[in-house]
Amino acid sequence: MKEITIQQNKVLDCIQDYINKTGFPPTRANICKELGFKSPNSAETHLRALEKKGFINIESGTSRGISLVNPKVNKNNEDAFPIIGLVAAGSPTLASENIEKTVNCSPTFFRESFDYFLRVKGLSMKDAGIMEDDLIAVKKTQDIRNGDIVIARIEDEVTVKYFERKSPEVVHLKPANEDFNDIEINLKETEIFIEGKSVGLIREN
Amino acid sequence: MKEITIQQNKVLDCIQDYINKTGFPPTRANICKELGFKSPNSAETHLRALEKKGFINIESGTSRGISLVNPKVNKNNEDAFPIIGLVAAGSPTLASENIEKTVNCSPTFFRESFDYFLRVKGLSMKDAGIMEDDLIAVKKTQDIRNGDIVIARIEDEVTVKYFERKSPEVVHLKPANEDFNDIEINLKETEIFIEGKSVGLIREN
DNA sequence: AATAGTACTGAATATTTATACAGTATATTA
DNA sequence: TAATATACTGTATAAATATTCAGTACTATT
Repeated sequence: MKEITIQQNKVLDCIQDYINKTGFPPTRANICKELGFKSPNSAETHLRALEKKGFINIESGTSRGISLVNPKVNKNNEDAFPIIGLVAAGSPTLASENIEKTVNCSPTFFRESFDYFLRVKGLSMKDAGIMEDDLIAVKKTQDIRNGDIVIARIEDEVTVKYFERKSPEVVHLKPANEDFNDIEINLKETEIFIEGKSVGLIREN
Repeated sequence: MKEITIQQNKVLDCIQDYINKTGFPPTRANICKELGFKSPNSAETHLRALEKKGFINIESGTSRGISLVNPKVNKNNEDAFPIIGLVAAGSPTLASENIEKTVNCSPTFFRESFDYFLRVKGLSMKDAGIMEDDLIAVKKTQDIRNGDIVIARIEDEVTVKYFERKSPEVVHLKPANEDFNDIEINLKETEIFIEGKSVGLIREN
């Protein structure tokens, strides 16, 4: 198999992304729009080159008749997600010094997309089935609803709790363990930063 | 989600097969040829019914713009693991009728290899952080040690418990929930089959 | 008895799409 | 120096395709 050029690789990635996103391959026009080409023939020639080099098959006379030859090229299907362990005070969560290791896993593994895994310390969410050393799939978002399990940062300490907004100024962070107490936060007095919410969990026995 | 009819299910299977075979969804005409319809409108009406019932999405004005809501991945994919739901009495665990759906995941995702996921029913292992609807990664093995979480079948009922061998003839299956009682099994009286053991867990929030 | 859903045939049509043709330009190879 | 591959724009068009309309027939529900 001949070498692929940078542009051809962009087209190949574009096809992969399009399939992952929509479930079906793109048209020439779709590729043009995605990569900024102004003529469908730009896509066409790249496709012919990719076919010649064995990266794709093109079903002649068929709309969207592009198929990827090497299904392992589906690496967009398997991304590496970092596991965040102890988060140093003040440092950005995803800073490399906080990354324990990475896990290969599909971005669509859980019902919602997510950004990283957080390794759980302590048993404050025990009754929600979240145990020490479990990996919580964290989605970085500010779109939090009451009852969501949130990853919150209060004065440089990271904690995982149920979220409940009592009033515009008062937020409760509730553990799922009777040995722990609710944390009541008055936003006028105490600063709180919501890192995101839990969208899933993995336990390595 | 409403019930699917026999014909609609044939169309759904046809779409799945077509995608697995070609890499892209079929046209109305393709479906007609495959299923012996003589008018593209036969396919069209089935597709609209399937969309209405939530099995597929149709991108309007787009050729081959069909995408499956719950796509089953090619069985040749080494990284597709079945989720086993309710296991019918007497039927082999991995029989296709027991497969709820499949999950894409690396075989080496957990520390030990595994064979399938079991969807948990009930809260008998609550204090071990195993909640209802969690997915347990099950390794089919007879190599069980005391303290392992096993998937056991006792008289056609499947249960997840801690395993403890008291003597060559007596086995205890211990729940992790004080509302449940230990199950003591005398192997001379009661037959027990160990399906395997838990090597990990996934929770889809 | 009327309504709605399923399950088709058959034909018509507007839109989508692949694909060919005509160019321009640059870099690499023989 | 000529040939070849890459990397595009721009236009045109035949073929592929979605989608609508007009029917027929059966079944289940109200």
